[in-house]
Amino acid sequence: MNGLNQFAIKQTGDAEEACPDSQEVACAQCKLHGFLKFFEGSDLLSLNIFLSRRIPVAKGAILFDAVAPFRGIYAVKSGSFKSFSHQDPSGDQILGFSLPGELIGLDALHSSQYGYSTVALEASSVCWLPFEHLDVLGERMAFFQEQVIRILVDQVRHDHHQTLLVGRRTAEERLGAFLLNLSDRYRRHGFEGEAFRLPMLQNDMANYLGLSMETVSRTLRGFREQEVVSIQGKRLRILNEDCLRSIAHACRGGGDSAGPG
Amino acid sequence: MNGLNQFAIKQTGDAEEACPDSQEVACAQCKLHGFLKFFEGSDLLSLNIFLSRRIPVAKGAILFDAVAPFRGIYAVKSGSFKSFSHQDPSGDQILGFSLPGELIGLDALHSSQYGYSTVALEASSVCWLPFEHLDVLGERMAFFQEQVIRILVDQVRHDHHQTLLVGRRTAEERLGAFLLNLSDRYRRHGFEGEAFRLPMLQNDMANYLGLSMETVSRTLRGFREQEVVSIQGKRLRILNEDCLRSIAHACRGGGDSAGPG
DNA sequence: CGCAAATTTGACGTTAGTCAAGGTTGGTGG
DNA sequence: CCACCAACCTTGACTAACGTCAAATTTGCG
Repeated sequence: MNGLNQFAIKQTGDAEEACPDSQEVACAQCKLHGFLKFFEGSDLLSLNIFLSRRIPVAKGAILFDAVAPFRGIYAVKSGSFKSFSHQDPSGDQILGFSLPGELIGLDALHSSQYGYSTVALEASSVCWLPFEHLDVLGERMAFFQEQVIRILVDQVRHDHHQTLLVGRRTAEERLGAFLLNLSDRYRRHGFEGEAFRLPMLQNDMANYLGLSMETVSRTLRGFREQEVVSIQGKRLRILNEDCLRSIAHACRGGGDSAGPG
Repeated sequence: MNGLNQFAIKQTGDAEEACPDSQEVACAQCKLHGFLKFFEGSDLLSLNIFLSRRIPVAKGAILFDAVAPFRGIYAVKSGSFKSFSHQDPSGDQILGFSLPGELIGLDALHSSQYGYSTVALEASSVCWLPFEHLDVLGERMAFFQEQVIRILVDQVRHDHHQTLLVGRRTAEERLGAFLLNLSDRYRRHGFEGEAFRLPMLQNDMANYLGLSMETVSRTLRGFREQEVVSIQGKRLRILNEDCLRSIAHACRGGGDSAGPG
């Protein structure tokens, strides 16, 4: 899986790519970046044809629903999203949250439909890479696929972590690991890891972690009382990361990436 | 060398009769098959060079451990395996079980090490596709990668189900879904779905499902008393699939997952 | 400022984990 | 073929964790 020739990576200080708004992820920090470099260097035109940049999505708006035909993948530019399946008579099940710099929809590849729905948790924006155009890329397909594989492998590993996380752990461990996971993901995409927004409802966290809303509330209170974190509205600050880490797992390495895709 | 019914214990039938002990999967039913067809037609020699067929693995033998360098993927030909990570101070965590026809190690692609260990649950055999040879395949790479992607996407979807399965469900739901999942997987690879072996220990099931061993035991007893299944030794027969299905998805659709890879 | 949504808090019940002991099974060697 | 032993599984009693229900309080948006 190597020895494939590299296209020149254009390192620009494009105004477009700079981050005027600190809530946006820089293009260079986005997971989509790995895909884009294959467009650059030889045919910039195709990049602009294929990639739609910075599409606004209003809070509560549906990016796609479960039965929408697969139209390609999205990268979160700013804001955040939750993805959920609603095949459940007793209510929706949240599959994951997507933060700036992360991809949505990759796991619907080769499917006719996404299979889950994705909604903006706040005013957000995305970049869109429509896949039906990609087969015209011919020779670059292999490079492209290598990227896809790399990210899917990441995803599988993350999901294993998630499975470990949700199975048989106490509320404190789940929530602690969840907060550390968010912290890592923000940091990885160029944001501050110690202080960040919790864009989702406690209800959503509860759903995602397999807990009740009340338990989430009580557990967060516990964290506050132990002065492990401080919370003001939707803003969270990690005051004692070591402690949080030891609560989260008697010792496991921080979780990896994202929601679906 | 297969299916010798060495356990020809002729009891009052039930779970034993239609459930031969250890069978090989037919090549055409194996997930590796999709990969292999790209070798065919032009150069059958390379197939034999690259693919090692039917390597025996003794019960309890380690197929690879977590820090072994990535050497390619395996397909279970006969028998079964469990994969587990042991980064957890509180003990190993089982990531999944692999049945005949399923792949192991695919999610270590592009990694230097497997990252988890895999052990044979019984006398088994595998086919081995060493990946370091694959980059000589040139043009076929794209097709190959497409297969990889297809399976990884599958995997991600299953893992989502698994996460849903383990989070916030009762012991009955988890175990019911687990049994149905095994049934589906056996059936998919050409075996009988109503009667099959449970190759793993109850302890392993418990670990995998995030339950205690005692709860698994009690829950299985419940299933037996409700005449939903019959169990004799390691053989299981589903007596009332509808009932099992309604136990399993007390609220949700969907089964659960395949093993890693 | 007001209302609806979100969160917090308390009381109580249920599920499944833990501890401990007893029973079964299957593999091995005599 | 049988006896034995070490895993493995089963069962019971007890308990901690967490879900549920209900009501009070806070938040935040228009």
